[in-house]
Amino acid sequence: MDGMSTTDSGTAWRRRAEDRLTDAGYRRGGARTALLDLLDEQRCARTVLEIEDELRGSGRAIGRASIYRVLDELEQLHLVQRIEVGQGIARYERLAPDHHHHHLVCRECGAVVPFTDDGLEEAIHRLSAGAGFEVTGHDVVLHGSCAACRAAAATPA
Amino acid sequence: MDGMSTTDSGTAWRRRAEDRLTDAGYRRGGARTALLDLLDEQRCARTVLEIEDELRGSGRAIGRASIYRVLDELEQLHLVQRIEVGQGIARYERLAPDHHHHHLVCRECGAVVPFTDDGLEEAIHRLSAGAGFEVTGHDVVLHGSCAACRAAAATPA
DNA sequence: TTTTCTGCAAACTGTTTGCAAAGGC
DNA sequence: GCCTTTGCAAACAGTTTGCAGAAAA
Repeated sequence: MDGMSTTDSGTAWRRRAEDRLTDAGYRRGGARTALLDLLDEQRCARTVLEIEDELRGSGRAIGRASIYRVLDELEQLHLVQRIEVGQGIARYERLAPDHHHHHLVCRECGAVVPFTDDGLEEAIHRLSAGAGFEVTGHDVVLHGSCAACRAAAATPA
Repeated sequence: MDGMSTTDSGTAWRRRAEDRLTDAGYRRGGARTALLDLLDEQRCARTVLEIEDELRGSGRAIGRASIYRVLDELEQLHLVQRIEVGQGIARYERLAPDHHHHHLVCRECGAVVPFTDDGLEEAIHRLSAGAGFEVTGHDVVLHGSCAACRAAAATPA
């Protein structure tokens, strides 16, 4: 026997999550597993409501409170990142050391699109050294209009 | 008597706000004036609750709904900026073309401190050009520990 | 068997909205 | 006098919490 059934489906992130949760003394529950599965497949930040709907849609519905609770645990273990792009609604996404990125948010349709930029990271790294703070993390959000919305605006019905 | 008491007290921002509101067809109400006065004196982002308390403290209490409504108008006229530094609580601050800045947020005490950095602005400007978006604005939040909290952590009671 | 996890429902908190009275023009 | 602004209270939405039953170790 082995732990295959739950651990072999995973990417590196999935496996690391499983390990870190176990090390931290957490047990394996249905809600936690369903959430890990979903997060493992997501490309970019989701709101709790979106997560709830997607899980229900795939027949793996779990309680909303569990979603908040598990996401909170995962955030503390640095397995997911909570981001806020405006309107006070939190979004969560997988946190992988090699997939650091930021977000473009469309002011019109609310679309959230990830991007990376080395120059930006360098600038932040440089200024962090000079700040009176001990900087441990950062978020950058660019606001604007996505291609689709600009096209729609330029082509009235 | 004259209009002195409300218009001459102002900085450039205060006057511009007054003008822009008038141009947009808004009238002068007590709540709006009290809020403009307060915003004009603030250095950095405040939450609605903080604003409410400060106004009450100075004997110029106004309804919370009015604070939200006026801040919303001011935001649309680009006179104030709404920022979110985490925990889903919005903060508002005066928006002056020559005072663009970002924020350092202490993970422990929640302190919000403004900073500016030309290298950062340049990096953002450069990458904005290459994004599929038409970028119209940006927010940068650095998280970490402020000097006070680090000192407190290093000096246990 | 013991401890953790989960779902439900209720409580909370920040924000928005409807409406009648007060106030600007 | 007409129309805007204001304050109050109720409505809302996202999030958190308490608790009893289900499930993991």
